[in-house]
Amino acid sequence: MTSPLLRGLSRYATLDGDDVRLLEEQLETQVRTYDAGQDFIRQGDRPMHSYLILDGWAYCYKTLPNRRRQILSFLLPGDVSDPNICSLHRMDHSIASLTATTLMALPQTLVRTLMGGAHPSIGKALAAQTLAAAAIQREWTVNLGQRSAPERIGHVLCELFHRLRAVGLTSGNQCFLPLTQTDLAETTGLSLVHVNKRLRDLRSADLIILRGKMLTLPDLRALETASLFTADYLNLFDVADANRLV
Amino acid sequence: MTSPLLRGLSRYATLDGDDVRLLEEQLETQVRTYDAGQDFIRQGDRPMHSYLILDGWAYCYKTLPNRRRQILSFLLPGDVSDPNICSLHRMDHSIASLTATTLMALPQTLVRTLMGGAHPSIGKALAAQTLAAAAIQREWTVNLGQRSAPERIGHVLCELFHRLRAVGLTSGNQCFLPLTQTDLAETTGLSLVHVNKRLRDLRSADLIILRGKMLTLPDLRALETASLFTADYLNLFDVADANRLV
DNA sequence: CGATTTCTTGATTATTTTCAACGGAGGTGG
DNA sequence: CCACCTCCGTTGAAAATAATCAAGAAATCG
Repeated sequence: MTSPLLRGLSRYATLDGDDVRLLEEQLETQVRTYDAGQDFIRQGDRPMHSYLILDGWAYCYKTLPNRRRQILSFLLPGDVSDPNICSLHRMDHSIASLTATTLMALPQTLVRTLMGGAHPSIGKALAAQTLAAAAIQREWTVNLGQRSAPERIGHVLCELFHRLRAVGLTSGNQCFLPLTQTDLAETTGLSLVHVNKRLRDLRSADLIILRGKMLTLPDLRALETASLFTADYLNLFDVADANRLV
Repeated sequence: MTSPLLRGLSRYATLDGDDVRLLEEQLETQVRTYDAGQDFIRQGDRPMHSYLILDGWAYCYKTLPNRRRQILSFLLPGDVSDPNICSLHRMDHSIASLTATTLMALPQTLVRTLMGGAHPSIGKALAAQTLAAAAIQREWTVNLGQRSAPERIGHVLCELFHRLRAVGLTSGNQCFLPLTQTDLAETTGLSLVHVNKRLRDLRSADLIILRGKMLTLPDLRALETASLFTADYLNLFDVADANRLV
């Protein structure tokens, strides 16, 4: 059974019956749904929950005094926002839904219990996700610092495709991509207009097909090469492995 | 007593006699010294230790296939490299000394013990540092994505000054800054030449004085404003607070 | 269908990189 | 002690890249 609930956590550790029962209990009281474009929590707020995304896309972002925004990371189905963040007094960033989203809120106390040793498998899964998120954040630093505009854009698309595939949300060489070009601009640190023009280049080089909200990568390898992308930092199992674990 | 050993960890949790004893025991066998410019561990290696910097500056970096480099973070005296990283099979980045460095290596097994609940204070301190490092990494993402060249450079300088002050390594408005302009370029994602010219601007605006390896900030507030810097993401106590804890 | 958001394009301006060259500081060996 | 070398900082000029401005087309949503 690959329920959306287990998809994320069972990737990184094998959950037993007890673990699953605990999570399903939480499910009853802590499930929330959001429309697209709503903040779960804002920069400056006191964090009380961590969020396990069950369905939909979310993202973390930071706003500067000059009103510019930087998207810091994407949370895909199965991803958890940093569980340790509850130790901070105030959020240094905001978390919001990109599409309509269903999530499970993990109260601070529960997270502490889980990380503290009750249900070690869940704790292990949370720690592993935190580690993976840190590696991604490092790669984004490299992306913004060292890659050219087309490389940056391609890199983001490659990463998202790999991550989506790891949770079974691709079909063949295509996937759903709910990002607007403005979102892509705020992800890559480029202007909207520039993103548009480099996307056009990627299209005419037959590296991507992007129509509506559907992304097709006719030649993933080629896009990876063009974007200086290597998947190793993601620490992902591929689909086959993931299925084996369930 | 503010020994270099305790400086880093006692910032985030109160250590008792037992804790200190454990660390001093480690000290005997696990202290290492490096000349400037040596790798502690390289991208691709299997991580076996976490590193607590006792003296000197270190940094994390990533190298791209095209030989470009991005500096990901600085490790100042008292800082610990990510303790959880030992759970990964391979390093996704390298860690190296920027100056001559003394550090204490924390073996994987010890880290696991500490994070597992023996010596909860040390565990708490390690977790807090990890959290702080993650917040810094996020801010660097913003820095590279959204700030102009002079803002980026100024922001890095402000951050380093604040962090150095928090561990007592500033005197008045000045501090030691062992970075070459090439290092700054690899930190900010700018070309060496451009860094040089924007530094010149910052100098002639009287925002920085940089001679030899000595940095003076005649008006920290002004530099912060010019660089869109706010210290909140650092989650630092200031000097007074830090002393209160010792 | 009307309103709004998103995408697209061209033209202009600004920023940043690259190329090339030179000076000084510090270290090494003859 | 001096010659030489390497690393680091500095500068100017040209080329490339990206941002901004402005406007219109296409898609989406109630």
